Amino acid sequence: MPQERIVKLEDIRSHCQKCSLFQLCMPMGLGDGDLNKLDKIIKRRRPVEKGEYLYRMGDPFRSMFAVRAGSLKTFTTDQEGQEQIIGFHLPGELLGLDAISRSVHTCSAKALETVSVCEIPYERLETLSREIPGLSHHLLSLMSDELQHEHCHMALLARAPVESRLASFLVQLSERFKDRGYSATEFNLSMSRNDIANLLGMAVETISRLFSQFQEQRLLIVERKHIRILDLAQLQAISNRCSLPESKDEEGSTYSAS
Amino acid sequence: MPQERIVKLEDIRSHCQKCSLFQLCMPMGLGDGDLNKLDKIIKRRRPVEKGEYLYRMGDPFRSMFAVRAGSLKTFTTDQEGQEQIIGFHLPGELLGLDAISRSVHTCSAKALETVSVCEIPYERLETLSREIPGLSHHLLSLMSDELQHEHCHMALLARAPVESRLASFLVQLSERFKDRGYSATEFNLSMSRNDIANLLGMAVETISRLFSQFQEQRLLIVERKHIRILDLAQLQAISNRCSLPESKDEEGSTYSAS
DNA sequence: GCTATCATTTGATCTAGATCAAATCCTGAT
DNA sequence: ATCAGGATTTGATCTAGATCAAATGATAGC
Repeated sequence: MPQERIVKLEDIRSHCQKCSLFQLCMPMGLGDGDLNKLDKIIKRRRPVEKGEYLYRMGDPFRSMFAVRAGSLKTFTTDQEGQEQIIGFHLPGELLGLDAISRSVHTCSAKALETVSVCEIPYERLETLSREIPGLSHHLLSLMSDELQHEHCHMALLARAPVESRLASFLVQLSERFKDRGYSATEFNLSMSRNDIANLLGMAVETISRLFSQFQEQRLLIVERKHIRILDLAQLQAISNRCSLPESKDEEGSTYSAS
Repeated sequence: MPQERIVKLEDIRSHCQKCSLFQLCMPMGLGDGDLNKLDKIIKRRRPVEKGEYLYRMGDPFRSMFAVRAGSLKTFTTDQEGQEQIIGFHLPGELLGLDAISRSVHTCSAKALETVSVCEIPYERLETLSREIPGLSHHLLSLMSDELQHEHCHMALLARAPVESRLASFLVQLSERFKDRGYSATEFNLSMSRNDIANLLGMAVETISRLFSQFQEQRLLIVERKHIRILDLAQLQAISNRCSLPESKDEEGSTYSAS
């Protein structure tokens, strides 16, 4: 949708304009003026080191963040201190939107490796969205994507056998890397086996056994954190993850106009 | 937050203004003028009968819906036709927001009993949100709540033993009924045991056994669809569901300003 | 470079909860 | 009211995946 936009080198170009991730975090048809406005409210910060928190559950919500490089995990912590991982976040992804309604972060975000982020003060983003039509639709759209993704994840946790869960996880990662211009078949896992197990609701030992099993089946080659996928199609078949519609008629009438 | 608003009976009052659920679906500080604008875009429709679909996965997304009476379930269907229930929806709740990003519904909504809904055409809502400041924040806030709720549900599916899952489900229902002005301790389940089992990722038989068990433990009395909770506190203790923070410091430094 | 510590793997066992089976109970349609 | 088909319950069994245990491999701090 972003129509062609030719800008001379001499022009003062905003960081956002030059950012290769821009298509991922703000893929709207923004004019240069709008881009500059957006750029102006964004704060750049020193990198977050591995193991540091970007924010913690309970912190007041002031900003959203866009990942520029590196990766993070978000997770909640229950009263016993048990972690539940919500997701991993790669470059080009936004995080923090779940905190809007309570103006308090409801999960923590911790760097899995050194991470560089853009901070976007939410209040200013809201103000800006009055000037830039489409911005608030875009935010809604992002959240809607997140909801959809979580619906899939819920289905996975509720029904899928362990092989499907891990396969699904790998296929999704592969797709995300591909979207970001990296290899879809060869990448490094920045998270521990423990984190993967936690996300997928299973034991670490099971993750380990599955990696071995997949390797024996020649679906992939795994060496420590490094993954090389040999048979993506087969992994997809195993993952059998919740797919989008193919409107079929069965029992049950659909409601029609009043 | 809604400041006192005195309106003479003679005034032409919009449906929304008279709606007892208004505080639930649009709890913003709207003036009468705004309320009327909102009311004007809302379509009222004939009730959706039990078993009918309000919309199906794959249908084009045009509207959101607010439940006025009755209840629905939303669910996805995978390639094998397996249902995964996403949630149940009670009066005062909005549904359909997850479809924004793809402009296609990604789950189906089916009436569990005769349901009355308000239809809110999304396009007009977007237009309206340019006139009513706070409206789009409100939408974001609703979605953010939904995300939070799903995070809890994910934690439940990934880690909690079956008793906690059912207890948590009942406690949540109880709270929702209470919020709507119904009894928190006595209500009817509009969904089947099968649906509950599906939502909680377990077998119907297990649900049935747990209801019996809870009854033996004098936590509740169950008779068919009718539930009377005797010991809500104990159920809460069992559910041990994901709670909000109580910012404690442990290992791991928090990122601070750049 | 050398440990202590943590992450990962592999093997053996155990169990929560699924599945299978069957009786009973409801509901809605005739 | 009657009956068929579904929903719910209860009991018996089975199993996927957890848990326990122990070896091995990687890493960070000194």
